[in-house]
Amino acid sequence: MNESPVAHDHQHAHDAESVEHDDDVYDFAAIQAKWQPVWEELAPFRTSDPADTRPRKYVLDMFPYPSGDLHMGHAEVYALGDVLARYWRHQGFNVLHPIGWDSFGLPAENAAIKRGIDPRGWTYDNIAQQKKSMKLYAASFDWDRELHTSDPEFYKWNQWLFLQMYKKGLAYRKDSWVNWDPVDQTVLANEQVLPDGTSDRSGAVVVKKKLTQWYFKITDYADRLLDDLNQLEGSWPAKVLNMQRNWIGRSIGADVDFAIEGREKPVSVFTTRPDTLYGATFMVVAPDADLAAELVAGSTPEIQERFQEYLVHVQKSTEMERQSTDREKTGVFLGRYAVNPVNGERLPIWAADYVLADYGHGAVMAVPAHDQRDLDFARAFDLPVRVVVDTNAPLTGTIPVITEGMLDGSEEIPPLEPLDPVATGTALAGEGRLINSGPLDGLSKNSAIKRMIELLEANGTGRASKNYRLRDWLISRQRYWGTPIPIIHAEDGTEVPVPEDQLPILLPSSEGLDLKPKGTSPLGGAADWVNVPSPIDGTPARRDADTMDTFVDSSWYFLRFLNPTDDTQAFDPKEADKWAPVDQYVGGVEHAILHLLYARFITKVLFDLGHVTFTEPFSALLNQGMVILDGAKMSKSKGNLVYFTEEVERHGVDAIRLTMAFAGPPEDDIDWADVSPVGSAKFLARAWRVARDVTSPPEVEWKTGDPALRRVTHRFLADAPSLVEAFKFNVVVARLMELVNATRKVIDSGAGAADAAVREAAEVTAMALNLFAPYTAEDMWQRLGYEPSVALALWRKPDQTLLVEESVTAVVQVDGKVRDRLDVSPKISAEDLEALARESRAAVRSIGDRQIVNVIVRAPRLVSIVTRA
RNA sequence: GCCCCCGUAGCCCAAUCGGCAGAGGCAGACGACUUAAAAUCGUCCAAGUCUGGGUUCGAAUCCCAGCGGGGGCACCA
Repeated sequence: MNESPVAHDHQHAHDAESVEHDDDVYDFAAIQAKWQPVWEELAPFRTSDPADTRPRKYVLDMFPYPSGDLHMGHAEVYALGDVLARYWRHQGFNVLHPIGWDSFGLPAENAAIKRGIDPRGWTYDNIAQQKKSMKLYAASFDWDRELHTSDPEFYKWNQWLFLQMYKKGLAYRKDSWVNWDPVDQTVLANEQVLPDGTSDRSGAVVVKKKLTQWYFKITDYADRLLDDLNQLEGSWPAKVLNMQRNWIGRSIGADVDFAIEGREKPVSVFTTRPDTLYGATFMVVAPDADLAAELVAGSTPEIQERFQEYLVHVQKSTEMERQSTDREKTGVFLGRYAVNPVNGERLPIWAADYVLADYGHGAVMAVPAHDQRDLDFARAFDLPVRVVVDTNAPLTGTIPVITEGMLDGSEEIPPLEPLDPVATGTALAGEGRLINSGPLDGLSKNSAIKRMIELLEANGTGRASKNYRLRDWLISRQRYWGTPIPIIHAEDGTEVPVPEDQLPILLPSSEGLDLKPKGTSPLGGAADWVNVPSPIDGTPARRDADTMDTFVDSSWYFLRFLNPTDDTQAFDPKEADKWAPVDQYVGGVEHAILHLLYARFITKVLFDLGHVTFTEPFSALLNQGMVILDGAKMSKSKGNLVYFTEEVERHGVDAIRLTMAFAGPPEDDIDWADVSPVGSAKFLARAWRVARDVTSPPEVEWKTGDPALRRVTHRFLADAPSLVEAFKFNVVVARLMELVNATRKVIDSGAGAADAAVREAAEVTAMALNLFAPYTAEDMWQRLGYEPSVALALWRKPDQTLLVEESVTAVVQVDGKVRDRLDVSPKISAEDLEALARESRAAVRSIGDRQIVNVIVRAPRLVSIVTRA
């Protein structure tokens, strides 16, 4: 990065100052060095005093993963989270604002493998570095509650949580096709596979592999996870609610049972369009589903061979290829037939990879006339297509618009769309009226869906049903640096949960273990650790060698902050009643689905188990955008990284924090090329000089001060709280700049530095600046004659009499155009204002000889006169 | 393909309920201070709100269509 001229100059000023010890010059480095130890001693952000009677607020910033030193993303989240934590303290709340380390996970293990070191050492070294940076950055954390998810004191309770879920059937093992990362040699959750089919960690193309893995049954909670989003409306960003809704992806429809010739049990399929059942012309099953293998086994050897070839072909194709939308349809006929329950028709059964094994029942009824995918398949294999919904039929009684030209024959009446999907290649997916459908004929799509479900239910061949895009949460990881799963496998294959009094199961030392990815967990190589007697009968048994996804840690860590050292329980329900749920959560939008969905799920599980009394973990959410550079995401490979340490050294902590707050709405990305830490530093110096210049004593009567400046100060006091609560931090900063400018003006060219209003303004500036620039604010506070800490000062009440403006400008509009401006009393009546406006010479002139037909008066701001010629 | 968000000075961004388009900053120009420069202080500067319709006394704001940008989901039946 280029050396900025101002930073250079500042360096200059700093050098000069260190020689002359000139404390009349703003020097961020000196101020930081001065206050950090004072705060360390004072610990103003402790929350553990049981006698504290202030109302409580829980403000939580997403905890960092210690992969190195802090980066610019951290600088943003902890700056913005701290604005809110500090704000609520000024409002008289006892604010719980804890911090910890999300310290289990793959990067530590990969770094350890690369360098031949211990993941534990690497992790805790990084934590030490981040902690040092975090303390310099002056986020107002209660350090007494610091936690590390990689400490046994923490992960013991992951194991406890797992056991509670296991008991309830919410943790289970199944053999299934999973996402496999061939580089990291581990399975991944669906949520960790990027839209392009690559791993969000290694970037490798994810492949499918059939493995027995542990799952959390999040799908049992799909409805609640979806429906409870309504409660969060207005408190969470609409974008995140929308993303979670898309991710859960509820589809409403019906299960339909099809008898299979030569098979005892029928096969169920899920459909959102049971109304089109009369249009079903074939059935398709997923080639990798057990059902396909079973059906083809009853077929001819020739068909079996073709199917095997196809299956191999399908499994070779990568996730990325499979997901490309405009692929040619492929498939094989299985030589078997299903029977349509409504009309007894024989439907040939095909296997094709456009049907997914793990959605619905892994089989679909194909209605090519009304489903694009089925139509593409039918056209590729020349299968029959039957139209059962007339999408040209008028539904609402409205008829097509006929223009005059059509009536006199000079224009042609547009013909109706032909109902021929085979010819057009486009399925008729829209609204319409049912045809060729026996008892459904004439019904609209929606009525037909209802009617068909009733018919199926009456016949016992189907029922209303729902399906979700969401899959169960795969939590097993074949890696070392994570929470061991508290299950022991007996020789006969039974799963034995580890008794709770034997927790925690400590992670063995990595010494002597081969951490290199090899497809099975490195823990399997720790013979002493893995081989244990069965807790039931003492026979030889083996520990489960997999570790848990680290998203398990972060799904409940907000509760552990309530009593992080308690070794008798995961969290104290009494403390949870006091503090939880989190009142304000702050973090990056990249966690909109993963972490936030998991935490919501686990909270509901804990509620059902009776451990908490709430069902949503985070009452309000602020999702800040990313810090980018020149329009692009920062990354090592692109070489466009901005380094936290460099920026802080160059501009100072306060300038960086202020820049984050001032850049724009917090949800927007901050392009570091568009913002000016130099400008922020200039403003801070300017604010600081105001405090330096104040000459009146603290006892001075504010009332005696310059009324114009006092009005600016009190307007700020009145407006800033709602702005902060609406997350409009950039506007608050702008308003502070305005206040400082107004104060400077009074000092230099008005009443002067001794004016009481100058002191009042300076004190308010110091207090409000504490939200964004705590070092500068504290130094100003001291210069103004107060003891630390300004962070504990209460927000002053605005003087209502100063908020009333002496006069306002009323606008006079004539036919929508502004014609005059009048200075009027803010209390002027509508009648008086209208009279003034009618007398306005400019208004009279522009009305001319036209007639006034209407006058709208919005006292005291506006009069709108409407005329007619 | 489905869903969501956003287009305001050269740039980043403001504009409670539909009521004077501008709060703040960056960049730029000029001036004061200085032997000079930096810092500092001051003054100035620009858009009529992406385009086209509509509703309204009045639209950046609401509605419709389009253009441009961004995001989520996606062979999910």
